[in-house]
Amino acid sequence: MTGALLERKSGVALWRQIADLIRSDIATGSAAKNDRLPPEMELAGRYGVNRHTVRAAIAALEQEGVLRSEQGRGTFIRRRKRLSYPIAKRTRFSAGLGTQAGTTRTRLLQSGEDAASQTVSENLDIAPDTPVIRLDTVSEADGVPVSRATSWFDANRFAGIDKAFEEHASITRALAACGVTDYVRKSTVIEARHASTEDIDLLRLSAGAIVLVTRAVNADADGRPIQYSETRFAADRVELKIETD
Amino acid sequence: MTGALLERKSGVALWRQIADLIRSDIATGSAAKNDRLPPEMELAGRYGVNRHTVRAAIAALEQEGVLRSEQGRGTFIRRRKRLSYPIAKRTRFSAGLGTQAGTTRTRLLQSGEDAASQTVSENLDIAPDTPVIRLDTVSEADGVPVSRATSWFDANRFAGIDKAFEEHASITRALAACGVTDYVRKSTVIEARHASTEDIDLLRLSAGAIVLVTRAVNADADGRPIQYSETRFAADRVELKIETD
DNA sequence: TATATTTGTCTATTGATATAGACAACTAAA
DNA sequence: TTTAGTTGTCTATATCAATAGACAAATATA
Repeated sequence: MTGALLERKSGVALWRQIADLIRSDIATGSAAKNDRLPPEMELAGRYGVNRHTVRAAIAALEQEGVLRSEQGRGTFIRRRKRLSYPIAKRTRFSAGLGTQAGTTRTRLLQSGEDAASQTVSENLDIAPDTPVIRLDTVSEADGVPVSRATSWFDANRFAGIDKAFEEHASITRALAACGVTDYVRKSTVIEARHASTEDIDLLRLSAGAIVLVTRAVNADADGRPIQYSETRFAADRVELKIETD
Repeated sequence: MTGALLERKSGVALWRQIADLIRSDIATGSAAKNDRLPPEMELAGRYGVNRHTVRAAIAALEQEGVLRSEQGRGTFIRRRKRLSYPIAKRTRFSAGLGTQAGTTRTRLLQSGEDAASQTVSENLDIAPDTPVIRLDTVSEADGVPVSRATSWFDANRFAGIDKAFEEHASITRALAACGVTDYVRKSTVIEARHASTEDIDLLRLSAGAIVLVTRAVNADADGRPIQYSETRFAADRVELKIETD
């Protein structure tokens, strides 16, 4: 550990900075050998703040479900490591997480038909304002939301993919039902942002949390774009692993 | 725009949330058609806060060099769009940014010899505690810091690469001087975090800023790992573009 | 059963954050 | 020159954030 001190009057409360540090330490596994957090007094000393400030941080993480305090015993860790989400030629949600999670699920929030925006039409290589089908989904691993995505498909080519998704609860299988037996990741752009209120709601995050945003194009065997999607990952629950071959 | 409202008593001051929103709007280009920000009263209405709160946000961004206020005239944007940093089989800093920046530079902060940690030895595929050379660098585009990296090399195979870097000011050329004429990106893991105080200092960020962290392995023509590096990008200045073929 | 350790609760005080209103200073346009 | 629109500065008040100290309540252990 280096001297990762806190910043005062930065517009971010000390208790939130401490909460973020502890959460991140837990995610990377560098928090504690056992499942127990050091006593409040020791943490207060380590961060150079009052015990009550540490308590505010712990209370926030307790609210999030990351910690659990027991009077007289100590404060204990509930969650553990980040999931590693692979991005490669063949990127699929459930298969990608492999053995890291017991159960994975992608559920549909909403679907609809839009006219393709500038961005969507460019990425799908179709004319602007062409009708496209939009799917808003949330993916969970072991019941914890991991990512939310909006995907667009050419409505001419993939009519009924929304119905297919409702039936199969999987993009891969919905595409298969539309005759696309294989597809590959063509491009992925990644950025990071503070979570929006919608992210916080849907991914069950806390205020000030971070999301990793990917904008990706999948193409069929002929190299034609079939899907453009924008996905927001909870950055404290996943890391993205790029496979470059 | 959806209802991206603010959160009260979240531990993040309203003025900072507003500053982050404005900064991000500027980065994505969705801030204003011209270079002028709406009047303070209008922004206050839009965010549902007092004018003084908006002023605090503007003052912070002025301090950062993102905005410039002129009494009687208005508040103006000193625009800077996000750079798109490509990650592919052949990933090199200067070449990657291409025409997006006028000048690029990577300078050495520090170098030294360590015993390989668990992580480093695993990624370089060498025995733990083998001596490794570490290079701490900061990369700039047009004089603005974009990323900072720590790279490790097997000290047996790459003796003197620290000297070579000092001479050539480029990892690619320093490797060439050590007999590696070509190398490819083997794996890249990406996550996002709040900037540490060291990040804030070296990348000239503001409190609460986000960094994209990549952990990457480069390998030579025979597929042997030659370099492991951890890089921290200023998330408000760059996006990472993954090329999957 | 004592005793030390640890979390929980209370009171009090100070500084940072946010709201409210008024008016000065400056700019651009009528 | 006048006016409307905009940023800059000031005072005042209420709430949140952080510090400080004291003691209660629960747990583990000597």
